[in-house]
Amino acid sequence: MAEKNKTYYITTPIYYPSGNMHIGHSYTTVAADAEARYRRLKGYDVMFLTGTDEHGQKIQRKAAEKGVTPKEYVDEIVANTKELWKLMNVTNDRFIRTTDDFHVAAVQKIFKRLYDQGDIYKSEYEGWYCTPCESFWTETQLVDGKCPDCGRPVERTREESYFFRLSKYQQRIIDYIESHPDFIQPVSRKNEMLNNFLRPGLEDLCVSRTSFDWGIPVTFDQKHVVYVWVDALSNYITALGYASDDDSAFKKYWPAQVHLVGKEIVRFHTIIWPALLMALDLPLPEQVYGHGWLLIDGGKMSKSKGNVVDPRILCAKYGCDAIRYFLLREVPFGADGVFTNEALIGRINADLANDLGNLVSRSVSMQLKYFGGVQPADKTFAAPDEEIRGLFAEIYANVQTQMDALQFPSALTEIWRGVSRLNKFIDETAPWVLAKTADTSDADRARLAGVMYTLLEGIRIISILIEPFMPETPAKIRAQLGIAGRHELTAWESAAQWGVYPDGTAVQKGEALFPRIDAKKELEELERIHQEAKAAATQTGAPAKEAGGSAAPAAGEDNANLITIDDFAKVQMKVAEVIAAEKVPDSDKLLKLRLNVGAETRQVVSGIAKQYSPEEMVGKKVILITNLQPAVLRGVESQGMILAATKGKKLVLVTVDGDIPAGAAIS
RNA sequence: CGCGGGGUAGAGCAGCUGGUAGCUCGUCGGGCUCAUAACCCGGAGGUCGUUGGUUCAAAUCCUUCCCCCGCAACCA
Repeated sequence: MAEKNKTYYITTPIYYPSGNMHIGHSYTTVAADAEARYRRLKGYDVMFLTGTDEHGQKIQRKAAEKGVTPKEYVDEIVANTKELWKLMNVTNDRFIRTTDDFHVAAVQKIFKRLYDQGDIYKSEYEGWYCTPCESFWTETQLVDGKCPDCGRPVERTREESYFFRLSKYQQRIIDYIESHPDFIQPVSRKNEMLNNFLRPGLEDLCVSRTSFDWGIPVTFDQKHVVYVWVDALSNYITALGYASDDDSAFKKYWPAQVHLVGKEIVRFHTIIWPALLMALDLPLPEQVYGHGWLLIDGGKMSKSKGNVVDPRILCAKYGCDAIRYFLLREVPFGADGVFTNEALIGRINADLANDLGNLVSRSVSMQLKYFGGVQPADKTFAAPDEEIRGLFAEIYANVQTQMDALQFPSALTEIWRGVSRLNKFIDETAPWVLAKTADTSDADRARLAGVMYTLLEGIRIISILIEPFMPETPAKIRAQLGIAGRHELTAWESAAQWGVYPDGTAVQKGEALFPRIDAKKELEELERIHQEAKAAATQTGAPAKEAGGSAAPAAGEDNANLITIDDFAKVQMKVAEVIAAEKVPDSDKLLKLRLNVGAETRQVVSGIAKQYSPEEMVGKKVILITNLQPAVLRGVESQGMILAATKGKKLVLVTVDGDIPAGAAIS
């Protein structure tokens, strides 16, 4: 076939190992794995890459907190990550770490080359520097000419930095995106990139840092390390040996067919990465596919919210095929989807236990009961059998169409049309009725044999079509069908053929494919595990990233560790009465509050405008943190912070349970 | 007027190149007994966010307004 030996290069992002991977990372990786498996089954020469992005300030800091070197810190998490992918039957061909020697060397060469050809230039980042805060501020960020964080004086300073001429490639990138409609998928993201970033104009990109040293050193300027853009994005080519002694894999597989990424990093992959490739005079990847997120409680997953789902636990409980199925079935690929334990168990019970597992079970049982398990050659077919034959041909074609477009849920929906049809077929033909007269009527006996044949043949095809998604189940099904190891009956193309299940084959009773789950009991159990994990999280200190991982740094969310009473005493709080409130101009969420704190009054800016109007704020007694560093928000100084409880969109101010004068201390 | 996505049965979604509103779960009733208390059939349940328009015909195209969610700026 045409696909034979064609190469297919698919990647996941390289994940940031500041903590262990969660179900969001599993989602991206399993999706890539399903596609990789599908392409292999179709005869493609597949290269499937995943890995970790290990440099940067955050990891350096994390390691320091733990008292280990950055390398020691990431080594452990990388080991866990590899183990997880193994557990989930992920068949990546390579696993790149940005700390790998060959990657480091290649990045250094790339950086040097871009510098030599003028795409990277040394410049100065000029701004106001606050020495105690180690922070740069722009003119507009300053408050009264002082550091907005600590209020101390700042000095005019220049920080040396290397810049990449991103602006130079702006038009070429726009042209490319417009002339390659499939480059950014789904298309909605394409408009977002064009309108939000490309058309307004690109600025040159700062590609080195001097503020930390856990990174790849710039060879010709040792006080700089390469910043994430060049370091992380280039993994897609360095993993193939680009700029190394052996670049045969690069020559063979580049350009990639798909970079699978979470929607939050589409921007880096469709703007910065193409620009880098253009600078290196390399072809661009065919497609960047930005999938949605798994949401929990209506929000992004994050460990600080205590809602991270551990894929290890789920796999151990329900089997990784079930988890893989759920991830790829439940969430429309490209859009966001909600993850709940209820939905997970619901899917497993309905689709896997009831529909598929039970179908196999009842079919095998009947074949055993009626024919001693051996398929008779003498069989007749009727209209429903023909209909099913046609349906399976249609399903086979549709599954491929969907898989070609990375539409996993649609592909699975197609397959389950077949499962449902077979279940219905059993009811229509009522084999148990035929069985009663099979001994006396040759016609009924042959019809019964035909019915069983249609069932088993349908199940055989299903066992093939689910293979990209569920790597373990097909073998179990085939063992029950008695066709284990029969390549001609289990190869992908054989799913297009109807009627190859050989007469005389003997089925075999097996274990239940997917045991039905006692939903109520399991939900309680999962909740218990969840609570335990939450409690334990304070010790492991493993933060989480948004689903899908990232090739770019993201804001960290650390766990609350236990603090001493002395730590707590550092925070000074007082009761404050709102004496005036108004909206901050041009802001959505900010209210400017004038607070009476007993002896003094304070101005505080608070992000509560969505929940509270200025009028209703006046007269309220709130809790104010009085010794917080002042800050400037939307050009307005805020001298403290008031407390509020939030859950999702809900926000309620914290107040006092009785009458007490403003200025009262809180302890 | 920053950019983008979305508002369809109790929940979660599809339909959106215009032509009797569909799927999954849940619910109610029936059937079957081969099977993992599974499977099959049927019922109830929707003014398709709102306003106006185009059309013989609009969930589907255009328009007004409302609400939600991302991103960005401003959550101290």
